Amino acid sequence: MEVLLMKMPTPDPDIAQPNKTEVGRKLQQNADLNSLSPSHEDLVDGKEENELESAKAEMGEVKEENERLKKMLEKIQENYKSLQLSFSEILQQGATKKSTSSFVSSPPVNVPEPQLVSLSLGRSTPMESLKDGKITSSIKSKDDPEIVPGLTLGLDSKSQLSSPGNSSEDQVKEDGGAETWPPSKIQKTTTRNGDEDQQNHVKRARVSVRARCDAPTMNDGCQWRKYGQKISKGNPCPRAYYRCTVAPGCPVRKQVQRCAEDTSILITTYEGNHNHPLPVSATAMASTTSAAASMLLSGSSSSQQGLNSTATTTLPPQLLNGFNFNLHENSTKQFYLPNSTSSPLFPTITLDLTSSPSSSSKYSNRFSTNFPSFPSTSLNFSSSESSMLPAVWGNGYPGYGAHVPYYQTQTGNLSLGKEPQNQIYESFSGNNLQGETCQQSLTETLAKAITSDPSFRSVIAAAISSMVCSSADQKDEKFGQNLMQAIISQDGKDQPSFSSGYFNGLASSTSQTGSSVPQPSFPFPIFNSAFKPASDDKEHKN
DNA sequence: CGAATTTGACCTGCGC
DNA sequence: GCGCAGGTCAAATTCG
Repeated sequence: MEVLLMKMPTPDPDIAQPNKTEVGRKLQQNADLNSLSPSHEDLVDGKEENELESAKAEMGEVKEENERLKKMLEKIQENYKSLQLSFSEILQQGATKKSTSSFVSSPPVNVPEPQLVSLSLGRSTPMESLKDGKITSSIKSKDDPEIVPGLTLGLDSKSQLSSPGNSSEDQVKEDGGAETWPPSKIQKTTTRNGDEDQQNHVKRARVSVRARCDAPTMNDGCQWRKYGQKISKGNPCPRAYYRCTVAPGCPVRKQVQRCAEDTSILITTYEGNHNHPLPVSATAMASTTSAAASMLLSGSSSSQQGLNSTATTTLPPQLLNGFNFNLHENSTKQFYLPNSTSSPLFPTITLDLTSSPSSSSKYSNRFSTNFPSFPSTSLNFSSSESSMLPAVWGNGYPGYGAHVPYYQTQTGNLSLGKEPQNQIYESFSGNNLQGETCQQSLTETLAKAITSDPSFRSVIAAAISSMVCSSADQKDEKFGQNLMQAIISQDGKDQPSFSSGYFNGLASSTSQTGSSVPQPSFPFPIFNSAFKPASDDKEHKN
């Protein structure tokens, strides 16, 4: 996303013809061929004709490609223009709002260039940009999400209740990869101002993975050390706390708890991002959670109007292509979910990999009924019917793509239907009960649905790669490859973007089991830094 | 014997 | 201010 956005602000006429140089070069080659040909006329007449024809064909292809790129660039330029327009509008509205609002926390707005705003997504975002994005986009995105694609920045939380202020020290301390730990210490040193609260929330976005697992913990390839265990209220099953021990000082932690209703379901909640190279076996899950968290973070916006209640996050239409995801945050206990390992205080995205319709659908339903403001975005890989895909992806509301009012949508359910979910679960559990026919149709269905958005594709691909890598089963692998191939091909057809390389990387990595493979380059800025190929010689106990 | 796990104590935030 | 709950620490214990 960032890559794409980075390119947007510079609608250079030269860039508008990215392939011109290549076309020119090929034309020149053809010209060279023509100029050379007379001297060899007698000898290579037939050969020359063949070459000419092939060159013409090649030129035709290049022209087509160029046309395609032109169209794409036009789209981008249009988006950029609308972004610029809406951003200026947002700035105006934000300024108005700020002057009238009594509780909105915002330091003097350092109005960034539009380009900077476009880049200010995700955790690596400079705080100033985050602040601006948070304040302005939320206001606008609710009114007219169509006009603000890609401008939904930052995470909302209690910041709306806090007082203005800034702490450059903490900013410095918490900026970048130098994450301090433990969070409690951070909390100790930080004051209750909006920036820090927001920063903490941004940093502490969580990814919760629900999966069926008999083992005490899910094997995600990483090395964990248990440092605590608690019985949480409402769930007889103890919650275990783990920290990553791959590298000393790694801030990543995870909580593991069994679902009270279905103890075969293991809820693993990840928090933080690794500050070290990961073992190959760990990158799958890391990329999954990273992608999900990044999606959550980069796509979040805030509701300034909500009074100590929920903040609605709707990913920009550009990002989700009409799929509405709602991230709910709150600061009160009223949204406490007994069975969830996620804290109501922090934005949580849930990857539901469970297969039991009884448990997962019930779970989802509960989100929307008993817990109308549960602070969660749920990627539900579970029991919905495949045919329902579009509807479910649109938060279960018919006519996906329409902007669903925030008060109606409680949970962003991203359902891959029962079949994929089963497949996914089988991958985790090491069983495979699904036939290849099923996989094939699944592949097609998924590919169709996924093509619509690059970021979304990334999340799905990461999840899939996780499943594939987690499994030693060949069928799973084949399934994953099929699926990703479908994605890749669609991707290339529609809009060449960063995800092509990403998926290719994934596809190649999944095709070679056990060997050291190229690490996927994550399309999310916040997770790129530390993810480099690492030796997998440290295998783990989990 | 070193590393990992267990478990009770402690800290912090929040609601009343 | 008090109590509750989530989260973390660190000494004690267990394990390989």
